[in-house]
Amino acid sequence: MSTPRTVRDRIRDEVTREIIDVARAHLAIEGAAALSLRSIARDLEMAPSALYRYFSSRDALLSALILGAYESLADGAEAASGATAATPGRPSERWAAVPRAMRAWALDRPQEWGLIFGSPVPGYQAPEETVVPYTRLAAALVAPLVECQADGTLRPPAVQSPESSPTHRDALAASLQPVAEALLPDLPTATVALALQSFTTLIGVISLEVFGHWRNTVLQPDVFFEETIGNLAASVGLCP
Amino acid sequence: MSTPRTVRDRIRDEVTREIIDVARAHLAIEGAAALSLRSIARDLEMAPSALYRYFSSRDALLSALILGAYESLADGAEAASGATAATPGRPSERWAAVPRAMRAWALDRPQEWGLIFGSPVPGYQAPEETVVPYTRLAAALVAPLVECQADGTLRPPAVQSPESSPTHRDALAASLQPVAEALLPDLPTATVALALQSFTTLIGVISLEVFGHWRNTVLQPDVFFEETIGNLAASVGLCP
DNA sequence: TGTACATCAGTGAACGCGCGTTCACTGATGTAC
DNA sequence: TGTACATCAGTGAACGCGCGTTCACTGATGTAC
Repeated sequence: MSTPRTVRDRIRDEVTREIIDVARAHLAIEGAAALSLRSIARDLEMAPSALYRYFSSRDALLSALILGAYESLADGAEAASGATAATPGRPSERWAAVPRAMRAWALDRPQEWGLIFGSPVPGYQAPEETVVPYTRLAAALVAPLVECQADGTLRPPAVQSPESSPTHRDALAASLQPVAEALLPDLPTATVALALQSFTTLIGVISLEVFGHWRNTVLQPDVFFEETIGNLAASVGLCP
Repeated sequence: MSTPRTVRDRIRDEVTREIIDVARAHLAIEGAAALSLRSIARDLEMAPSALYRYFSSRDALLSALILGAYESLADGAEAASGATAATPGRPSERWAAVPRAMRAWALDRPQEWGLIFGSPVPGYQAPEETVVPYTRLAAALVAPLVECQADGTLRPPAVQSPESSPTHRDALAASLQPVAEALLPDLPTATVALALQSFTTLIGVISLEVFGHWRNTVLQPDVFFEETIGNLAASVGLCP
C-alpha cells in the first residue's frame, strides 16, 4: 500500500524523482526564472512532451520544487532540533541548533532559499501545502523556548518595549493570535512578539548573507551570525 | 552645463525617463524576469530597436532600474531622517522615522524592494554604484544612534550576549570593521553588532510582509512592525 | 544669416533562438477472465 | 497458464509565440564656417 506494487509504479516514482533532481540542479545554476522543461528533458534524454506524463505544466513542476524546498528545510530544522533535545545542554546552546541548521541549508541551496524567502514570482501562487512544513520549521525553532516555559526557567523579556499603551498591547495580542495559538500558547504577548521577531531576524540575517549583501560589509558572516543568535536567545528570555 | 543645452539633449533625457518609467511599471506588474524590451517599446509606440539608442542591452536597462530603486529608497530614508532631525523629539521616536519610511516605500514598490533585497538573478551582477545609496540608507537609519552617542545619552546594550569569549569579541570586531568605520566610529563592538542586527531585523520584517509571509500569521502587520522597531530602539540603547 | 556637412534618433525588416504545449502514434506493462 | 483488452510511458513532429539584437536606411537636429 505505502510502497507502490507494480514495476510500472516503481519506475514512475523513480523517474519523477529524477526529473525533480535534474530540475533542482538547473534551478541552482540558472535560477527559477530560467527553469525550462525542454532543457530538463534534454538532460534526461527524453522528449519534452514526455514530461507531461509527470507534471501537468511547468508551473506544476515549479510548485513541486517549492514544496520540496520547504520540506527539506523543515526536515533539516527538525533533525537539528531533535539532536539537540536528545543531548540536553544549556537552553541558549540548544536554541542555536535550528538557526545554524537553517543557515547551513540556505548556504547549501541558495536558490531554494530564494524560492521560499525571496521575491515571489508575480502571478504565481505558492502551493497551499507549504503551510505544514512552514509550521514544522517554526515549531522546531521555538521548541527550546516552549520547554523553558514549561520548566519555569524562562526569564521575562529583558528589554521592555517603549510602545506600551494598552491599546497597542491589545492590538498586538490580536495580531499575533494565530502565532500564539499554534506555537506558543500561554506565553505573554511581549514574548510571542520577541519570538516572532527572532524568526524575522533569522530570516533577515540568512537572506542578507545568501543574497550577497555582506560583501565588503561583514567580513566573517559566521561570527556575526553567532553573535546574532546569541543576542536573540538572550532577548527572548532563555537562560544562558 | 548641469542641464543639457540643446533641444536634442533635453528630449533625450525626457525619453530616457519615459523608458525607465514604463519599464518600472512593467516591473511592478510582471516582475523582473518577465521584463522585455519589446513590450516596453510597444507601450511607448516605438520600434524595439529604438531602445538601443538609450540602453545598450536589456541588462543595462535592468541595471538602471536597480540603481534607481536603491536611490529612491535612500532618498526616502534620508528625507524621513531629515524631517525627524528638524523637529527633534525623543530619540526612540526619531529612530522610528527611517524604518517607517522604508516600509512605506517597500509596500508601495514591492517588486523594486525585491530587486534590492530579494533573490538575485544568477549570472547577473548588480551595478557597483549601488554602494553609494546603500550607505546613505544605512547612515540615515543609524543617525539617531550616532547623535545620542555624541550627546552621551546612549545607554549600554541592555542584553549582554552570552557569546563573550575574548576571541569571539576580537573576531566580531574584525568582522564588523567596515561597518564600524563607515557608519559608527567610536562605538563599542557590541553596539555596532546590535545596530547591524537592527538593520537585519528591519530588512527581515519588511521582506516577510512584502513577500507575503504574514498571510494568516500576522493579522495586522503594522502593529507588529511598530512593536519590532520599538524593541530595536531599546535593544540598541536609545533612550525612550 | 545662410549653407554644407556631421551627428544622431528612430524605422522596419530580418536573424536565429528557445520556449510551453498539443496530438496522433507506438510499444511495452498490467489486468481480468 | 494463456489470451484479449485496457492502461500508460514515451516519441517525434508540429503549433504559435515572443524574445534580444543587428543592420542599412531616412530624416530631423546641431555645428562650423
